[in-house]
Amino acid sequence: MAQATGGGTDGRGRTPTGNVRARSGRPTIFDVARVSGVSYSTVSRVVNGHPHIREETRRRVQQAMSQLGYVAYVSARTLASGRSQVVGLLAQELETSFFMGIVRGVDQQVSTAEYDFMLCTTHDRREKEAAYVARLSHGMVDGLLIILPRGLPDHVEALRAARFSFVLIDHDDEAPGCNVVNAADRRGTVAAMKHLVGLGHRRIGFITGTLHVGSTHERLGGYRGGLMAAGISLAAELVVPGDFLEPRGFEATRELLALAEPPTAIFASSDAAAIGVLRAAREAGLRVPEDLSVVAFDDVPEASYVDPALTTVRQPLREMGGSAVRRLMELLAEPDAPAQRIVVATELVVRESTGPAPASTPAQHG
Amino acid sequence: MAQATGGGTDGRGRTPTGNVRARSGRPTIFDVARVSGVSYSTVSRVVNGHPHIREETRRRVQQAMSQLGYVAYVSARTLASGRSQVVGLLAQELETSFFMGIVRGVDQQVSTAEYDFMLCTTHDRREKEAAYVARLSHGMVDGLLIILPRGLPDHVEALRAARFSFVLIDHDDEAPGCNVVNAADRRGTVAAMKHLVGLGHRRIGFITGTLHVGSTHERLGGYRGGLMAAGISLAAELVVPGDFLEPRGFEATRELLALAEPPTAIFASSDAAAIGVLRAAREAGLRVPEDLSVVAFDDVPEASYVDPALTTVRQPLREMGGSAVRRLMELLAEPDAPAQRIVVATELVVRESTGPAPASTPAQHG
DNA sequence: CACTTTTGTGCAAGCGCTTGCGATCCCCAA
DNA sequence: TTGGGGATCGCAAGCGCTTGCACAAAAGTG
Repeated sequence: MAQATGGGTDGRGRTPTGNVRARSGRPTIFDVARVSGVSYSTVSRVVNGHPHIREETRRRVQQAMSQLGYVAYVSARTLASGRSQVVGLLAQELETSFFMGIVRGVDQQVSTAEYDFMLCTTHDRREKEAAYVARLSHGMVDGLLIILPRGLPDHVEALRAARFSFVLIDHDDEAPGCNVVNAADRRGTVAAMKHLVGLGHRRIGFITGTLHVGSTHERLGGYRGGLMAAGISLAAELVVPGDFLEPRGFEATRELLALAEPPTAIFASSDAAAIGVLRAAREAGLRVPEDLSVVAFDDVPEASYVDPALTTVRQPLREMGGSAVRRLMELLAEPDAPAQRIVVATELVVRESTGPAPASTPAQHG
Repeated sequence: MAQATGGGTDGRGRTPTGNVRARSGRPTIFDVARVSGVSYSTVSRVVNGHPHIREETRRRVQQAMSQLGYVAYVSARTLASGRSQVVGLLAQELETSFFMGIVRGVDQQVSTAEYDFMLCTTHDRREKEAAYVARLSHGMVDGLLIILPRGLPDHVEALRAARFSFVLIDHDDEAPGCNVVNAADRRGTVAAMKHLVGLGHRRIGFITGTLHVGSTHERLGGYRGGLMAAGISLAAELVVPGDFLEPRGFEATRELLALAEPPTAIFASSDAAAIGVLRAAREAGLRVPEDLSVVAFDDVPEASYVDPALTTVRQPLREMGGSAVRRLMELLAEPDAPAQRIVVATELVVRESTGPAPASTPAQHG
C-alpha cells in the first residue's frame, strides 16, 4: 500500500479537513480510506459508483466499508453535492382518503426510484405553504410534488423562477406551463350524467367542490355539458356549492330537497360529500336509489362500504401519485424539459346508489 | 459601524470559507452579514435566537434577512450542528387505515413541535428496514418513530446501542427498556368479551392478528381471560390464525363456520378482518347480528360505514401517534430519560353487528 | 519509440452553517 | 480613575462529503 499504514493522517494527527475525531463515533470516508489504503476521494468515488476505478481498488474499499459499517452522512453529501435524493410532497392535509390515495401512489413510486420522500402538510395555513416551499426547495429536497387545492399560489411562481423542479397534482389549467397530473374530470362527469340520463333522470342536482380548484370547474363543466348533450336545460337552483366534505354534502342535499321541484338524482363532487347526501336522504325518509339516485366522484374505499354502495366516478389516485413521481424523476434528469400535462383516465363505477328515475315527484315520501 | 462597510470580504475578495459565489444564487448568511454590517456568526446567532445580541443588531440583521429573502440551508445547518429538526416515521406500509390513523396523529403533533417528518415505508422488505434505520439515524433525522409489526428486530438494538432516540408504536413487551406507545389491547378485548357474553354468547370464535406482534397476543390474552372470567371453557378450534387483513378474515370465518359446532359470535382482531367476516357470513346466508355477532378491533372509519356497522374496540390511533411524538420530543430534550411505556385507553363501541345469541344452533340458516 | 489518450488516484478547496474561544465595549463599584 | 464583569460580537476551525484539477501510470498510435 502506498499510503501510511494505519496512521493515514500523514503525521499531522488529523485528516486533511481537520477531522480529528468523528463526532458521532461513526466511521467517515476518512476511516474507510485509511483502512483500505486509498485516499478519501477514491472512497467517495466508489460510494458514488464513478467510473475509472480499478476493480481491485473498488473491492478493497467496499470490503473496508462493510467491515467498518460505513453509512454515508446524508447532510454532508447534500451540502457538498447540492442533491438530497429526497422529494417533497406538499399537501394540505392527510384527513381525506383522497389525499391518502395519492400519498400511497407517491410512496410506492418513490421507493422504486431510490428516493425518499418527505411529507409536509400545511394544515390549511397559507403561511406554512410559503415557508415550506422556501425551505424545501432550498436544499432539503430535489423536487416537489404539490397538491394544494387553492388556485395557483405565488410561491409556485417563485419555484418556477428558481428553476426548481416540481409537479402539481390535481390542478388543472390554473397552471399554464407547469407540469401537471390530473384526472379526466370532465369526461368522467359526463359519463356519470349519461348514466343518470339513461336511467330517465331529468332533474339532476349538482354539489360542487371547493370553488377555487380546477377540478371543481371541470366537473361542473362535465355536468353542464352532459345535460346539454342530452337536451336538458340547466336550472341554476340545482347547482349548490360544496367543499368535497361530508357535512357540507349533507347540508347541500337538504337545500336541494327543499326545492319546489327537487331533483331525482344528485351528483356529488366527492365520495365524502355523497356520504353526506346519503345521510340527508335517509333523514328525509327517501330511499336510495328508489327515490333518489346519487352519483359520486373519487371511488375511495368507503364508496363501496357504504349502504347503498356508491355509484361513483373512479379517479385513479395511486396512479396519479405514481405518474407525478415519474414525471418528477424525468424533470430531475432533464430540468429544462418542456412542461407536460398528464391526464389519467376516469371510469364510472356503477354500484347500488343509482336507479331508474321515479315516475312522479319523488320528494314526497310516504 | 465597526465593520468594513459593504465589502465585508476583507479585501481578499472572498469570505472566510472561500465562499466566492453562492452556488444557487440564493443568499447565505455571508450575504446577510454584509448587508447588515455584522459578522456571519452574529447572523447565525440571530437566526438561532441566541441571547446576548443587542436589540438593534438583531433588528438590523432581521431586516437584512427579509430584504434578501434569506432562507437557511438545512443540510448545512444539520451538518454543522448535528441536528436536523426532522423526525422519521418508519412504517411497514401505508395501505391500511390503521397506519394512516397513526400517521395522521404523528403529522398533527409534529407540526406543532417545529419539526418536520419523513415518512419511510419498508414495503415489507426486511433489508429496507435495516438500511433505513442506518441511514435515518445517521444524521437524517433526530429521532425515530417505529411501527414495524414483526417482533423486535436487531436494528432496534443497534439504535439503542448508538443511544439514538426512538419510540416504538404498537409494540408491546417485546421491547423491554424501550419507549413504547400502545393501546390497552387486553382490556379492550376483555370488554368485548364481556359484551358478547352478556348477550348470551358462549361459543365465540377468535381470529388472531399476525402472530409475531405483541398486540396479537394481548388480544388473545384478553379473549382467553374474558372467557375464563365468565366461566366459559376455551375451545382450541375456535381460535384461528389471521393477519389483520380482509381476505384472511373471510377465509378464517369460513373455517369457523364449517366447524361441527360453529360459534355464535366472532371476534376479529381488526376491522379489516371483520369486514371479511361479514362477507363470509353473507356468503353463508347468515344474518348479522341475528345469526352471528361480530366484534372487531380498531374502529377505523370503515367500521361505521359497513353494513351492519361494526361493534368494535376503538383504538385511538391518532392519539397514539401524537403521544409517540410527544414522548420523542421529551427524549430529544433529555436523551437519558428512563424508558417509559405509554398505554392509551381503548373503548368498546357498540354498533349494529352484535346482538343476542340465537336460541339454538345458528349455523343452520333458514 | 516518442507521443497522445485513457484510466486511476490524490489534493485542495469548497458546500453553508455552528460554536468555542477570545477580544471589545460598556457600566458600575471602589 | 481603575478594574472587574457581564454583554456583544468576530474569527477560525470545523461538520462529512463532492469534485475540478493535476499528475502518474497504462494503453493506444503512427
